[in-house]
Amino acid sequence: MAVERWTPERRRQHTRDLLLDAAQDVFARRGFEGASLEDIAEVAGFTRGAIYKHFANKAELFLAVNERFNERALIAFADMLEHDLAGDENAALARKWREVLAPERDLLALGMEFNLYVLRHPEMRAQVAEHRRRLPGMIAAFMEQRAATTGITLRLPAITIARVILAASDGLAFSAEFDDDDLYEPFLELLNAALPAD
Amino acid sequence: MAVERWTPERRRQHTRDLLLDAAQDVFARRGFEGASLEDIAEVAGFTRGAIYKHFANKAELFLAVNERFNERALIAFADMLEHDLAGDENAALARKWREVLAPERDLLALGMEFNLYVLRHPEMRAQVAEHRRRLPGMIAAFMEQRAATTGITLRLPAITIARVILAASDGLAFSAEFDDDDLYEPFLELLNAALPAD
DNA sequence: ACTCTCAGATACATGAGCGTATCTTCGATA
DNA sequence: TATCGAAGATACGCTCATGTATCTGAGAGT
Repeated sequence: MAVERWTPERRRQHTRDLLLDAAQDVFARRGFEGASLEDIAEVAGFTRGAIYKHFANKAELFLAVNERFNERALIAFADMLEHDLAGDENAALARKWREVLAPERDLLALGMEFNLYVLRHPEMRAQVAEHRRRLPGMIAAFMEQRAATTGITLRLPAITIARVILAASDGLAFSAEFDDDDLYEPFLELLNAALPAD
Repeated sequence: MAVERWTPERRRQHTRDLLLDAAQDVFARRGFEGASLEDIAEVAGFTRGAIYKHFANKAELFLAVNERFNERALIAFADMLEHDLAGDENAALARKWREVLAPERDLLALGMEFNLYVLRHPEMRAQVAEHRRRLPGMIAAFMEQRAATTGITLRLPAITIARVILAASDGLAFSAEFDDDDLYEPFLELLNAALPAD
């Protein structure tokens, strides 16, 4: 198909995206307080003026980065659940999981930074709650369908298990980066053993 | 026994402790970059001058806080493992675990902040590595002994399971604070089901 | 071709925080 | 009682970052 016309709105969106890219990069490396708008603008190839045309202040920029980040993670995860892991074994599954949820150290740091931010800013809980609801829902649906085709009964409600998996996920990712010690696979092995009710 | 004499060294240690208390408080609430030495000193009832008599700079203060914090957590955890949970059921165990490892929101935030810090400062990995080795070791020993008395064989090496548990722990704590959703208990239930080899 | 709007750059005011250098005061020792 | 040392307070310099206010230039519409 033909590429989008280069209209002014499109141009604006484009620089906005560039700014978000740069912001994601710098926030990930330096953290929210540690990152300076000056740095971000420079990485994007603009000046601070550009940032303030697009975002009210530093916090809004940070929020926007994370909104996009979460949205993308959600899509990637859904994609993985649908296509990739038809009949995979633990090892392959672990690898894919890791790739999707914690692709690299900087992104992991960004996620942790964001978690900290919302922990310290309870007024944003509502905004984040939706994302935190959708992800376990997807996993639960996937597990239920799996359980049905393989004919097992789950020991606990799928949604509960999904929440546990997601909660554990961050810690596993951190451990992988820090101790470089792959705990995804043992975790999945334990999980597999634990799921079927007696 | 008689209380310690009020010698100069003791006095110095005392204010050092007060400074660490205040620093822990402020770092937990504002984060490393967000906290100001001015605030910390004021909370402790001193001025910045006192801080610089005891610590070289902000980073060293932060490190000292976390050293003490980790040390205490280790002791509390060891204590719990030895005494409290002789024959407890999941519910009680979950509660105690939670109390020890994530007693309140601010402390959780502090731990996350520290994790982020070391993630971004690889040169400190050596310092932290020791703490990250001792904790799983303790848990592994506990589990092996448990397994022996109850006569089950573990599905995976105890140390691996211990690492998984600890990795998961942070995420569970966060979920508890944020979603206020207690996942410790379901996690333990799954774990119990998963541990015995077939 | 002309103007007008708006994206982005430049300039500015302000403040906060770190680290250092210099006091001051209080208790220990002689 | 006089001196000395060190804990902690005060004072200073300096950098850096945020937010706002103003300027400039390019492209869209007439």
